[in-house]
Amino acid sequence: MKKITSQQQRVLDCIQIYLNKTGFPPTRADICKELGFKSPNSAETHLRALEKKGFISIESGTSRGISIINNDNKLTQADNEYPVIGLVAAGSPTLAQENIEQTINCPNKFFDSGFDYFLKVKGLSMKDVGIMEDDLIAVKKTNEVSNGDIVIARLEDEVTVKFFQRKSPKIVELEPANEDYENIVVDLEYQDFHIEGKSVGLLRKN
Amino acid sequence: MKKITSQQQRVLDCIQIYLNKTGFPPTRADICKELGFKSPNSAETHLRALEKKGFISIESGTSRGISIINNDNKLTQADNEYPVIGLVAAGSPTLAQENIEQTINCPNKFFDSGFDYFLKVKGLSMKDVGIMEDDLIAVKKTNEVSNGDIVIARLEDEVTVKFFQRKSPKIVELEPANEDYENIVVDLEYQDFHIEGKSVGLLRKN
DNA sequence: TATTATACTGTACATATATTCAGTATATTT
DNA sequence: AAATATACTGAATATATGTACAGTATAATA
Repeated sequence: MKKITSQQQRVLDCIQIYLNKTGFPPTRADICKELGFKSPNSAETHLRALEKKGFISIESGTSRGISIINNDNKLTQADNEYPVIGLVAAGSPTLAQENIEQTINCPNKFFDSGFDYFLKVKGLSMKDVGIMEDDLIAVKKTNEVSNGDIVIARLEDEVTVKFFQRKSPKIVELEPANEDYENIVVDLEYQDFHIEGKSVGLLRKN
Repeated sequence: MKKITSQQQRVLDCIQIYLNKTGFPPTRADICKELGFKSPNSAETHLRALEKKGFISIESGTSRGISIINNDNKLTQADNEYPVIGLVAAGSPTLAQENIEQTINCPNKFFDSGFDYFLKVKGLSMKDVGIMEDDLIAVKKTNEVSNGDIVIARLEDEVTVKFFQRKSPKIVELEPANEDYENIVVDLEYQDFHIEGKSVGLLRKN
């Protein structure tokens, strides 16, 4: 993160304070009023500088389209906002902005080993171990998994949650916990396979 | 808080999701785009209804001037230590010190409606709805329960987790979610029965 | 039965707002 | 010495946006 000038800091603080107070970001005119500027261009140039330095993002052509970019310097807080990502049949569950349905505030060490995001479950392939539709799996991003771990894996374009079982150096088996589903045998030599992470816990709201 | 219609709930959810995604509230047009309305007035009337019912506030004449009113005051928003209580076969799960196995740090409003303690599950009587041995059920202490709720009930000296079903003014049925278990018919006139609370969520660590 | 709330489409318009252009001035960097 | 970044004023403008008005229709309520 680049260094910030004192005036730019004032503008950044102003945006945060305005957000806390009203629930929505200020306009250029609002910032001028708060900080005593007489021209909206004063706010504009500061905003552009803050955007260039990566402190905020500005949605072009959008009223109040300012959002503060969190570098997550929440050293004082143990909590964090964790994204909830939908398990889409085709395509990997990435942390891209458009895939984030909501965020959940949760202590960092909630699931003992720490985790990276929540994955919303589709289907019942793991129902016998109590993983039901729309449950939220706490996923720790890693590719170091052991036999018997519940993993989030991508096979070609499909993302699934299954038990992991290495059969041989080149063969991996993905095992469901539901007799209506078949084991998936993966040949690492010929198939595009990737471990997204493993389940370290589960959350359900009802 | 007054009751909300399903369409109004959709609009409220839409605002929250838009806020999470962009950092600022939606315009009327944005809401229309998200929910498929063809006139900005559709969003407008829903917003007015939500404002009238106290779910949101609208700043007049202000672009994107919508803010969601959360009735949970920031004072209780802080984290809390929640006790984990074992489901002992005999005796009610009380908050007495000797029954507390451990505590878990968790945001107050983690399970949307708020809750009082975690109950560690014994047995598999609710396995078909994904409640497994050693899972932690988030319990809200209440005796206002509806048919179909998952309740924590005490019958004589036994505490169980089951579906609640009122059959008649004096007959309540406790239904497991496991074909190996039988329904329990409770005659309120002759049996000592008490609702400890109901399940508002579930937590599993692995 | 009349009234109110819900749930929309569609048009129109005043104004709220982002954004550009034209300046002035000082400090910092190349 | 020239270029760039900072830090403003002031005016102009295209458009983004709230909001009113005119309808249609159904369900709930008094």
